[in-house]
Amino acid sequence: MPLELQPGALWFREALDRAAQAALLAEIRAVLTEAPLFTPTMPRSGQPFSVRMSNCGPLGWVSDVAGYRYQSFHPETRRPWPAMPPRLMDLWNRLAPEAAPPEACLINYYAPEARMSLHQDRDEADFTAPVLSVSLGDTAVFRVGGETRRGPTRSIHLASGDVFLLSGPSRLAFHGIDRLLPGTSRLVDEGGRFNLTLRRVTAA
DNA sequence: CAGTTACT
DNA sequence: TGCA
Repeated sequence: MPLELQPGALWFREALDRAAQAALLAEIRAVLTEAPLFTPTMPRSGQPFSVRMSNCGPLGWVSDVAGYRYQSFHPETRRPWPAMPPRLMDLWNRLAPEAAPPEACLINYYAPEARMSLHQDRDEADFTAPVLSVSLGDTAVFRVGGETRRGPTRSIHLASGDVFLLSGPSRLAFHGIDRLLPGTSRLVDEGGRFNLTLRRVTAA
């Protein structure tokens, strides 16, 4: 049973047990050998993000001086993104049974000092499907608010194995990661946190 | 345009 | 927490 922080913002604590987390992380490691983490940059300014990224699935989210977009290939290797692990498709089918299949899984790696400022996920053509995110590794201080940048926000601690869904009236909610709590998980050998974000990109 | 950072 |  999820905790509904606000309409459409669903927190599934410990949705994945330790064994499932380890199995999923191994699959993500395999993806990263084919599609290595890269450092995205901000449009126009070229400022690097503190998180590093990769993707799996037919489409991947990238950001560079030209802007934000989804594309079918890795920006450095120019090769297609690896397939999405079936276990992620299964998770989507369980938690978002009404939605069309996910097309993108963005893999964000947070080193201990990495952060993600408050933003919306709005580069998709269809906002009817939810955004599903899986936390692996160190606990993160996650902030979520409403559809405008100003306005009240709440913050919660997302731990390894937690799943968070932004759906319905919260699909365009502003959200971000204030900081990690280093050393809170031993799942990731090198420390830090992997966040997997599943999205439907094109209209169903 | 922006998932940025700095400062209060 | 909110603003530039």
